[in-house]
Amino acid sequence: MSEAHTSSRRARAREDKRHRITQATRELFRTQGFDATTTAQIAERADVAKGTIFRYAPTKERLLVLMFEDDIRQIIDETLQPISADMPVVDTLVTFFTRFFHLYEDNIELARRFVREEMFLTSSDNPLATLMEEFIHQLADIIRMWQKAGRIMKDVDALLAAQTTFGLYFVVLISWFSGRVPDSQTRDAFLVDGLTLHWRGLTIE
Amino acid sequence: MSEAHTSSRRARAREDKRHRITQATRELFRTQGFDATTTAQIAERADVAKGTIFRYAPTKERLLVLMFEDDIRQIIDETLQPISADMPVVDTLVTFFTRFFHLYEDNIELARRFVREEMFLTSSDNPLATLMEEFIHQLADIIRMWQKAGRIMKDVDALLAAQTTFGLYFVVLISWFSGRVPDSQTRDAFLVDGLTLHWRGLTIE
DNA sequence: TCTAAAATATGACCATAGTCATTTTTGACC
DNA sequence: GGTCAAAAATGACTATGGTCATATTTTAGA
Repeated sequence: MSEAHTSSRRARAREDKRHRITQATRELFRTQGFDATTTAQIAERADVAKGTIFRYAPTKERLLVLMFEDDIRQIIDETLQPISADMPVVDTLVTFFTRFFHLYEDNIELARRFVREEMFLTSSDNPLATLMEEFIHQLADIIRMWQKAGRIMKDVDALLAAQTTFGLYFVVLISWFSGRVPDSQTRDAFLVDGLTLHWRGLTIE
Repeated sequence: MSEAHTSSRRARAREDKRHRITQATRELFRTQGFDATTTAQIAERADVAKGTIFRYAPTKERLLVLMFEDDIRQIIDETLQPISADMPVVDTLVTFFTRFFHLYEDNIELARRFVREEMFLTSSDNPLATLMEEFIHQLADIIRMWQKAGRIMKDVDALLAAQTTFGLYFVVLISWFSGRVPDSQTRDAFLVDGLTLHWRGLTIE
């Protein structure tokens, strides 16, 4: 019964397995928490052998990256693409970053561990660009657009500004994860104030 | 032979033990690396039982915090205290942060793992202030001093500015640890440029 | 359709981080 | 210097993350 044996059969099988593992990870981490979930449980639920898990994620922590990756990419695409040149700089950045806060709010503990893993990936862990890098480069594109529209001073290095802006977001994120911010209002105000401070010398008018 | 039994005898013994553990940790992590060192080895070298280790650090990673704590405190004291109001803002900040780069340069891999641990400590891990918080508050004091001296605009919230400044430092640190910065010159230039960008709207003249 | 080698999956196995019931040490008080 | 409770230390023990030699599956080519 030889159906079309596309050369991507293996690729599809692999993709399917990755999806099952990601899904099992998500369900178990969400319901039981990271520590209480064993890799053996994940393997069983994904219907693969235990060793197989580690062909898709080199450590248990890296399973968190699999689990969050798609959501992050979606936020970047959905929120960054529709930004237009005539939108106010700081407000727009705040809206963007706040989307991440909402995603993470769903399970702060898992988010904390994911960010910890993701931020400290080395280039040897992940020769391709990390999510963070994509993020920053897309931010730089937006900043260039704003510059063309005359909202941001022309002499500002867009990539540098994207990196520093990310730094501000990150400080807020860490404060939040560490429990040093009492509630989400305070967290958001912190973000607004920080970005306002940073951008007040760089935006026009 | 009853010498003065101060009530701090226990405290001294505890301090001594902590010191031996810290020292053993430092030596073994430095020579063998984090992964290749077992907690049993550390216990043996510190001349305590294995279980004792975990009465001084709840996890192997937290041993890194013990190991770096003193050096960090020393840098904060030595570098922050002598700053005077008439020194240039950005240059002074750069000098300060660069001291940390030098400390971390000694063993980047250990430093990366330490920072990862330290930055994501939650308030339940560590009810007292973390090193990072001390750091930021002291930075805020310096900024207030500069404001009084008329070098920084009066309407800037000093604590906020300290936090955002720390964020910039942190972005550079992460880039460096992740191998996304080719050499220390580039790293330092990144820091200078970032701080210059951030402070250009906030400093006077 | 057969063959071979490359890719992938498997699970028995191991090293060790961290736990905890028990033992030892300490200091306060009489 | 004897008693007691609290604090600290201990190390046998366990759970599990991760490895790796072996087995299975896939694909390409003849």
